[in-house]
Amino acid sequence: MIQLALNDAQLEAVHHIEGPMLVLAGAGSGKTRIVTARIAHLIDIGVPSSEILALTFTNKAAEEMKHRIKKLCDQSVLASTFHSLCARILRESIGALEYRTDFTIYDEKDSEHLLKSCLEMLGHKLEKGLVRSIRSAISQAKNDLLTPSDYAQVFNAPQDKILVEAYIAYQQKLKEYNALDFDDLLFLTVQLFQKHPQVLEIYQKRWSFVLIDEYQDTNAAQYTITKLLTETHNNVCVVGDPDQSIYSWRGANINNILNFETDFPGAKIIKLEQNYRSTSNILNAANTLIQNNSQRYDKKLWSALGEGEKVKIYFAGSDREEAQFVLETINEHLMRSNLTLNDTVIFYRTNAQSRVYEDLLLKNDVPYVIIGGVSFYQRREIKDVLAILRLVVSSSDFLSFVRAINTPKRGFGPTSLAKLQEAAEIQQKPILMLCEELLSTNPSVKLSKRQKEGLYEFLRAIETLREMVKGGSPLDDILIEAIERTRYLEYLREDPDTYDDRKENIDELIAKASEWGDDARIQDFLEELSLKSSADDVSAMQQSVKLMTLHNGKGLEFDLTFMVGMEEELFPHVNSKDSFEGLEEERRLCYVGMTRARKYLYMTGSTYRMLWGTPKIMSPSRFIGELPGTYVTYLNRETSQIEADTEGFYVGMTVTHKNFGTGVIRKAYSTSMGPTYDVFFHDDNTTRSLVAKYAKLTPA
DNA sequence: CTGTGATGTATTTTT
DNA sequence: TACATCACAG
Repeated sequence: MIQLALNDAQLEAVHHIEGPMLVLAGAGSGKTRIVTARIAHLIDIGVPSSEILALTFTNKAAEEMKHRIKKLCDQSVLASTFHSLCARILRESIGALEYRTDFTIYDEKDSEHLLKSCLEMLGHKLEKGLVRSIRSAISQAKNDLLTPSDYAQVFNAPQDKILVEAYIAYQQKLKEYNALDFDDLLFLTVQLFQKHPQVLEIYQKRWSFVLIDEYQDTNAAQYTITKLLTETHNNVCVVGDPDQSIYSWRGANINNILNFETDFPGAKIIKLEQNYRSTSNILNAANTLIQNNSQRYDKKLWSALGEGEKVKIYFAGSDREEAQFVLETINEHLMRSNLTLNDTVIFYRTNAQSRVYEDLLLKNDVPYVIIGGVSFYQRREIKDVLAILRLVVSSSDFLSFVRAINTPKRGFGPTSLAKLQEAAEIQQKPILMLCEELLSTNPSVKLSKRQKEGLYEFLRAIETLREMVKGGSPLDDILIEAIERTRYLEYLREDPDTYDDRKENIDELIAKASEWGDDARIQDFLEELSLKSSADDVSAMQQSVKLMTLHNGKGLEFDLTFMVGMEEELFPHVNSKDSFEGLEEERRLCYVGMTRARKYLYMTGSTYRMLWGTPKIMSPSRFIGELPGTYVTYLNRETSQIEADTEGFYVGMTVTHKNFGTGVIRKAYSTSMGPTYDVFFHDDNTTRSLVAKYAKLTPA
């Protein structure tokens, strides 16, 4: 029997075995513990571990769960995201839907490119945000399980015509290219299950206990998969917290969790309200905030960890100064409290905000790791190389063809490519087969000498790679061959500024490939890479501050937590603050951030910030105003004035200015224009604020 | 028709 | 800042 210290509610959840169960797990209520303990308990009473399926929202969470269960009872269970589970199922069974099992998976960028070309083909003018808005409409449709024809029925106004047309064309192209986008993974799985009950049955039998984490973030497609997978045995346990629902923009439907009781009759409901993470000043502040939301399930989290410190609020004059404050505060804590860099996190609303912190931490030799952000796998050089591999696997993938054929340039511009695409479409041939024929028997598209030569060399490279795959060569060898034969490094060398970085990334990719061992399948490698974000990288565990968006913070906890950029327009974000639902979701996001903190929570902002290249005056986030004085302290700007990077200048120093004469530095600080000094000049007894890089002060 | 360089413009959150 | 689009030269 598993021995763990659990409270009554937790024990009840752990010991529940058959039938549906909903665990409403407030932030920090020991959710992960009970989830893993329950699985361990199931195994303990004799459920074969292979019959247990745990679904999570991120790869990281899945890894974590697997790891914990392994540690707890030395057994492996299938823990995966919905998307990778579906990819797995489809690789086995998509044949029933008349798709091929060697499909490639398109990420968001890929699908945007594809959609763009569809719209061009349809003869639409591409206004600024059009492609993106249509893409998100299509994504929404798929998440809501609407096929193009369903969609046409729901949206039949004249202005929706373009959406329907685009959706149809887009799906057609995906199929032609033998590719699925992220949403297809879910949607096609639903279609597969609904159209082929005998296939569904296989999976219903395979997993007799299903557990879903972060249930508040599931969308209609995920809900349907859950329902279908479990309808025979009804052994479904979902865990979540409506207050932490932060993905509605991606189709998540909070009603899935709110309606669980009616959707799964006889469900057992358990509420976990004791928080084991945060001290009560922090927790109460967060509770007060979230109570301003009208659409919620009331619950009251409490903590037995004592009052602790109040939430600290600080507003700086500029974004750099704000970052300086954060840095100083971190240093202070490292010295004063018994904390390490690993206990420290900096949360921001948008990825773009990370830059200031990167610069500053780098300059001060503070190790940091950015979680999320521009994914390693989305880097251009990585996608370029992977495009070659994709082509090796799937010869219809035109999108990858376009990418690969021009790195390095082989003389195929937009017009030539359009011709190729058209020919492939008319002749119903995979693009690579068409190209092969163009060079021999069937020159249906005219090519220049340069194009012919380039194409020939390219096709031979692909051929060699195919042979290697067939012959069972190790992944890294294939990768290296791909890079050499396409002369990719020479192409990279054309831009010497970025060469070193990119080369390094390529090497890292090769290293990853070699980790996969000798009998790894290239498809599995590609699949894992497309479904992985950089947030999943469990990077070198040296001591480091973590930097991430608030969305990436879900499920984590840190002793020392900073939420930066607490300003209107930034957080709540401009695009959300004008809609009621949008604003409530922003507030939930703020709640998620605050409840990550164990002991120290700092919420900071700046009154002045460079935004999109131009300076902007900011005002404090309304969320700050919603926190009652009992739980927060405002830090005075004067008392925590941070010295700017003075490059040899310091307060009290006598300096000379060529127009104003000599003076004394009264204050040194940083603005968006760089180091700035307030200098008191003796000549006219006047204090002036001077920006270092313009004023050209010299030591007197 | 391609490739390059410049100019302008749009930036939420992620599987 | 980064990216896409555009204009122009080869």
